[in-house]
Amino acid sequence: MRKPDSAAANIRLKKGLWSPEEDEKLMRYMLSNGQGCWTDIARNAGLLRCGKSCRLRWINYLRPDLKRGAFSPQEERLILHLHSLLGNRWSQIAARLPGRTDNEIKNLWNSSLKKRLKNHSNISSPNPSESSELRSSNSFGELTENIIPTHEHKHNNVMNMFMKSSSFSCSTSMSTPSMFLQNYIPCDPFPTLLDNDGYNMVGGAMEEGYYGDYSRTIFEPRGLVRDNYDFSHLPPLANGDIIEEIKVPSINIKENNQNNIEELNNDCFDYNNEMSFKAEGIFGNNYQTELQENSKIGGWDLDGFILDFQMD
DNA sequence: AATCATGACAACCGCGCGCGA
DNA sequence: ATCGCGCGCGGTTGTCATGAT
Repeated sequence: MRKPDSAAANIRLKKGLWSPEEDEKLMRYMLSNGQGCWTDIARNAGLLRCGKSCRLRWINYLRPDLKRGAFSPQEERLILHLHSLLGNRWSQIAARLPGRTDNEIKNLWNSSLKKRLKNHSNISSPNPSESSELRSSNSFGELTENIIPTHEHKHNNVMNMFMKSSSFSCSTSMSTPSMFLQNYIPCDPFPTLLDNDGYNMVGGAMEEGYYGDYSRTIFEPRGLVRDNYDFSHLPPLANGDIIEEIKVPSINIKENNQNNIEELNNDCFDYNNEMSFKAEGIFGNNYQTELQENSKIGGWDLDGFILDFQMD
C-alpha cells in the first residue's frame, strides 16, 4: 500500500492553481539551487505544496527552456507522425519536440488532433485510389498529406520511387554545418511526391531525420539536426529521381532493431566521421540485420522502409 | 445580457518502476 | 527479499476564456 507524501500527511497542502507568488518562489529556488528531491524543494522553497505538484509546475510551466505559444503546423504534423509510431507515449513524443512538454502534447492531442484525425478518417475513403484526392480536399489533409501512416501502408510500390533519372554527387567538405549539409540529399520539406496511393514517400524520411522543425528536414539518418538550412540552392528531388550517391557521416550501427519504437529510442548511429556511400536507389522492405561496424553493406529504416546502400 | 457549449490549458490522481535501506 | 519512498508517466478532471444562441 502506497503512502502519501510524508509532508502531506502532516501539513495541509495547497492544491489547485498556482499563484504568481508561488511561481516566483519555485522559480527562484530552482534557478539558484537546481533540481533535486522534489519534496525537499517544496519545503525549502517555502511552498505549501507537495513535491509532485512542484515538479509538475516546474516541468510544464516554469522551466526556462519551454517554448511558449501555439503549436506550429509543422509541430502538429510531427506529433501526428510520432503518435502513429509511438501511440500515447507522450513523454517520448515530447522528447522529440524541444521546448514542448508531454502534458502540452497530450492536451493538444485530446482536445484537437484526435478529433480532427477522426473526422479525417470518416471522410476518407477506404479505397486507396481515392485517398489522394480526399487528402487534399478536407480540412485535415494539410496535416496528413505528408505523412505515411507507418503501420498501415508499407507498400511494395515505394520501391519505384527515386529509382530513375537525375543523380546527386555531393561534396565531402564538412568544416561548417552548412558545408556539412551539402553532403545530404535535400528533400522538399513538404514534398509532393506521391505514390500510387497518394502517400508521400519523402515524408517517410522525416522519422529518421527530424528533430525539431520540418523545414529542416533533409534526407538523412535519424537524429541529425541542422538548423536554418537553406534548401533553395539545392536541386530538388523529383518524381522518379534516383539517389545515386549520398555522402553522410560514417554510420556505425551499434544495434539493429526491427521495431520502430525501439528504433526511435535507441541511438544506433555514430556520426563522428564522414563517409560516403552509394545509395543504389533501391527502397527495399527487408531489414538488414546484424549489421556490423564498418560493414560495407547497410541500410537504414525510413519509416518502415529500408534504403539499402553500399559503402564506397 | 444571460446562459450554454466548446476548446484550451492546468493540475491532480493513481499506478508502476527503480533505488536504497 | 522486502519495504518505503521519490519520481515519471498517462489518464482524467477542473478551470477559465470565448463564442454561439
